[in-house]
Amino acid sequence: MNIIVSTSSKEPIYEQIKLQVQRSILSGELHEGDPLPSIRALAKDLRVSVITTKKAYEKLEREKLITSHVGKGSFVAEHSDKLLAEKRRHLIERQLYDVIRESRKLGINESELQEIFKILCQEVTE
Amino acid sequence: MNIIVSTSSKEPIYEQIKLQVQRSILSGELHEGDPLPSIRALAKDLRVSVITTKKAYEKLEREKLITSHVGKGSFVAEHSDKLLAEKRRHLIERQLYDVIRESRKLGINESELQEIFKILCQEVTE
Amino acid sequence: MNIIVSTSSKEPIYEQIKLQVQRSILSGELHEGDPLPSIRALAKDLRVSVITTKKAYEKLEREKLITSHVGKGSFVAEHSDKLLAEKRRHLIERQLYDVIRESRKLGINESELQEIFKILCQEVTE
Amino acid sequence: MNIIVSTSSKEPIYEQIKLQVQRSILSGELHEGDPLPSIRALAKDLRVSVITTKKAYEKLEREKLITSHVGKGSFVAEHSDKLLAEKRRHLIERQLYDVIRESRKLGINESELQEIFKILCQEVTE
DNA sequence: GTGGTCTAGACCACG
DNA sequence: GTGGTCTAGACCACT
Repeated sequence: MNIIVSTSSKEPIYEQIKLQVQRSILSGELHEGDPLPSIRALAKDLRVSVITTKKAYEKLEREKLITSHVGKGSFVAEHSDKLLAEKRRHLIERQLYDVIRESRKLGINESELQEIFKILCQEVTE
Repeated sequence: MNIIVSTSSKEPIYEQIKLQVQRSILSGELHEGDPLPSIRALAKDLRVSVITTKKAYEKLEREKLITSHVGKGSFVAEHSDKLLAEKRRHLIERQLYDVIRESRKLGINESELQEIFKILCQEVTE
Repeated sequence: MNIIVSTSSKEPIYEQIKLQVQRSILSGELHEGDPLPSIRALAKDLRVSVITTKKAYEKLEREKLITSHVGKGSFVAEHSDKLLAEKRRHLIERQLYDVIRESRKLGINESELQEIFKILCQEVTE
Repeated sequence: MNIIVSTSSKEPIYEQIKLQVQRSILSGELHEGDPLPSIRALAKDLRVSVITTKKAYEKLEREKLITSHVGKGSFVAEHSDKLLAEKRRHLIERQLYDVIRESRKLGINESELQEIFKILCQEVTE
């Protein structure tokens, strides 16, 4: 798992970390029980404060994606593949829904939106 | 043009106002030269600080969507329909692009994404 | 609302604060929309770090008991009286359940437990 | 005596062990002089560190519930049945007292609390 | 003024 | 070693 943070981004650093770890878990790159880097090691690695990495891990723990144990470290939480797939889908559905609604509000008709979608899908795939 | 702001939203109030005015212009609801509510009247109407509405209008002016003249008020800026259509499209393209990339990162394959897209388009249309 | 914290307690300070604010809300002492002391003012008042009061407020916000807005402050969240009563009851049910189960595990029979309960109820009421 | 520990619990493992041994003694399941599993055997059995089981036994020894002799092992300490009964009762009284006080602070009246108590007693008994 | 983020240290409990 | 709590500052965005 490679984590990259940008201090110039408007997005909080802890949020950037959280999102990237979440992605690695949801995509299946990380598996149940896999150890995560310690908050201190990660902080050192990313050159950010320990509190920042801790905050990211706290958020992940609240969402039941990881578990942390004093004296042992942090690990990918138990989960069923089905649950993971649901979470993945939910995440994208919500984002996609917002874009579609916004396009409607802007007066973009359905066929134009579908055209844009097709073109972008190809671009990303290439 | 109806503007609604939520103080409980995590989005800054001035950003909420800015987005809704921008939408009304890009969608064609407002036309070139149409007068906008005065900064003070809008602030009173929305029960927010004058500073907040001022900030929203300043942002809109910087993006050349509106023009403000002391003593006269604010108006929808001149623009060609073509330019407007481009702006609309760019806005959506960028958002849609981000969602598609995110779905790839999560390991959602293209056919599943297209399925989600179809379903959501119907939902929104209904 | 009077908040008292003990630095010598084993309970984290932020948890002590959180519990006392929660109590004031659940008991009806504080009402919907009532302003809470700012995290800075409370920190100064209790002579603890701003981060400590912030953490307490964050927890309360996550449990939808309060809402915080940048530039405005923190307030008791909207809630129905019914919901509040449910939360109160839930809180006590859970604690009481644990005690009753523990007493069973220790081999205390039901009549003895009921006797203890009666006596303690009187004590507390007096 | 069956001991079960959960690494995901927020309660320290040594505390979990201590509580369960204590329970077995206070409930009368274990008698004066009964041998306890050795620190090492228990550690192996529970798959925890020897340091952890040692800490649990040390706590129990400090509370005079067990005695340890180098080279011989650990045993349930001498005690009168009367003393045991008192300890049991004190333990529960204290916990129950806290719950009753908390319910008062939340504004739950005595009759509601008694109703909750009755219902829960039945649930646990079933 | 407010809350939100972040830093660079510290001490503690757990294993 | 680990994570959990806490401090005493800082800067920023919002109102």
